Amino acid sequence: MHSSKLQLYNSLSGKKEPFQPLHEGRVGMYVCGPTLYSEPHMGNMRTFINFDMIYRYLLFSGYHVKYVRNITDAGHITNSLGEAVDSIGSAARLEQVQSLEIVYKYNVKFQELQRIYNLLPPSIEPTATAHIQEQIEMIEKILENGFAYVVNGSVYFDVRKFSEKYQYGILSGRKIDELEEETRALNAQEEKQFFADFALWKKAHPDDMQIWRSPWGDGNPGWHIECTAMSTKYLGNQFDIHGGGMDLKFPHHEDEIAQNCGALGCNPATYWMHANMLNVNGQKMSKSFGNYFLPQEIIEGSTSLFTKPFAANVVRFCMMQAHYRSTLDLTQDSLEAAEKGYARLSDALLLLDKLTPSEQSSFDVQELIQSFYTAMDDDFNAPTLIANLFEAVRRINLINDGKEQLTAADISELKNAVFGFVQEVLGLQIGVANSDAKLAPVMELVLDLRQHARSNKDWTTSDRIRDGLAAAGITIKDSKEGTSWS
RNA sequence: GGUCUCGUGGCCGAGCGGUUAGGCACCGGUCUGCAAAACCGUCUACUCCGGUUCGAAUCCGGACGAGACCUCCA
Repeated sequence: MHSSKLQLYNSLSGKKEPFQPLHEGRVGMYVCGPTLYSEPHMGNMRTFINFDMIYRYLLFSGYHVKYVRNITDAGHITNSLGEAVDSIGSAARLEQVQSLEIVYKYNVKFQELQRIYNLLPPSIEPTATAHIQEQIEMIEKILENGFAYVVNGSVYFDVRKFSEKYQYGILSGRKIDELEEETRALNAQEEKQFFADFALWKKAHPDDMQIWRSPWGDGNPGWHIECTAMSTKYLGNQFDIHGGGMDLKFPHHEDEIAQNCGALGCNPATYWMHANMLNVNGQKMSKSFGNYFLPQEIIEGSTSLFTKPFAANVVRFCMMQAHYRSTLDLTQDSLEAAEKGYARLSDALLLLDKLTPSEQSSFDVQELIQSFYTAMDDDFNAPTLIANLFEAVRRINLINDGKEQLTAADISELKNAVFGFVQEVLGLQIGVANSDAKLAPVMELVLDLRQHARSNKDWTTSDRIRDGLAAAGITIKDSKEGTSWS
C-alpha cells in the first residue's frame, strides 16, 4: 500500500511534485551527514531528525527504503584563500590526538545522540576515509570525460568546460557569468583556471594529518567528491532523493550534480530536499552569538540558555511542530509550550486503552485517520499532522467524558493509527514510565495514608502530605478514579 | 555588492484565493473539601502602501524589516 498521493517539494524545480520513485515501491535516499571534527550541535540534529521523519514516513507508507547517510571523516581541504585547511586535522592537533582518534570519539557521541533522539539507523553509514579508492576512480572518470584538469599535484573541476554541455547552477539558480561578480574578491587561486573551479583532489600540505596516495601524487580528496563516490557506490548513478541542510545547497550539492554529470552523465537524484536551519532565540545557532549548545546539554539542563532540562521527546516534538523547510526558533517559551502539549498528547493516547466502547460511533474515525495521511502526503507536513492529532486528542477526551462515542472496532482503528503516526512516523515515544521501582510501593503507602485522612475530612494531614510531596518534587493529582503522582 | 527566502494574534507555528490550523499562555466553565492537575469552551492575527479579483494572510508591484547563501557550515 504505497502512498501514491505523496507530494514533495523538489529544490531542483522549486515546487511540489508527485513522488515517483525510479523503481516501483523502492526508494533510494542519500543525506549528507555530519563532519566529525567536533560534536554535532543541536542545529545538526534538527536536520537529521527531519530526515529521520521523512525516512520514517516513507517506510510507514510501505516503501522499501535504502537510506544512506555518510560520515565525513576526511578533512575539507580548501578555504577561500586557497590555503590548505584540514579542519579535522586542526582540531586533532589542538587536542593532541590523531585525526582518526578524534573522529572516532565524536562518532561514538553521534551514535549515542541518535539513540537518545530516537533516530532510526540509516541502512548504511559510510565514511569518507573508507572510500578513498572510489573517490579517486570517480575523479579519473571526470578527467577522462574532459571535465577536470591536473595542476601541480591537484585536480580541479573545469566548470567552464562543464558548462558547454551541462548547466552549472541548475540547483542553486546561480549563473556563471553572474557568479563572478557575486563572489567577493579572492586571492591566491592561481592554480585554478577559472574562479568557480573547485578541487577534486588537493596536493598534500606539510601540515596535513591525513594523506593518501593517488595517481596525481600524495594528497587528499576535495570536499564534494566523497558524496558523489559513496552515493554512486551504494545507490547507483541515479537514485530518488538527495537531502541535506539548506546551507549545503551551494556549493556542495551544486558541485555534486556537476561531478555526477561529469563522471556519469546524469544528475544523481530526481528529488533534492533541503531542511531549514535552527535558530535559537531568534538567531542562527552560532558560537559567536552565544546561542550554541549540544544536543545532550538541553537534556541535561547544562546549557545556560534554558532554565531547565527538556526531554529528548519534547525537543523532538517541538521540532516536529515546525515544517522541515521552515526555520525554527527554539526558545524557553517554545520548549515549555511543547512540553505541555506533548504531555497532553501523551495522556490522551494512554487513555485510549481505558475507553468504554459504545454500540455506535458518533463521528467518522476514517475521516480523522485520513487527515493524518493527507497532512504527511503534502510534503511531510508534520505540523499539520500534529494539529490533526490534537483533534483526535479532543475526541478521545470527549469520549472519556461520555460526550462522544466510538465502537470497539473504531477505538482499535483509531489507536493503531494514532500510535502509528506518533511513534513510527514522528518518532516520539509514548508512555515511557519514569517511576522508580523502590519509590512506587512507598508512594502507594503514602497516598493510602492521605486517602484515609481525606475520608476522615482531616484536611490538615492530607494537605501536609500533599505539600510535603510537592516540596520533594512529586506532584499528585486527585481524580475520580483515585490519586496519581509524578 | 550579488542571488534568494521570509514577515501570521502575548509566544511557537500551519495555511498560500472564499471554509476553525494546532500547541502554550490568558479568560470562562466542569470536576474537587480546597488547591493543583485534568477536561470542555471562548477570545486576541495575518508588517505597511498600492494593484488584480465578486472576494486576498494567500496573486502582482513598491516600501520597511528580518534571515540565508555567495567563504567551512546541518
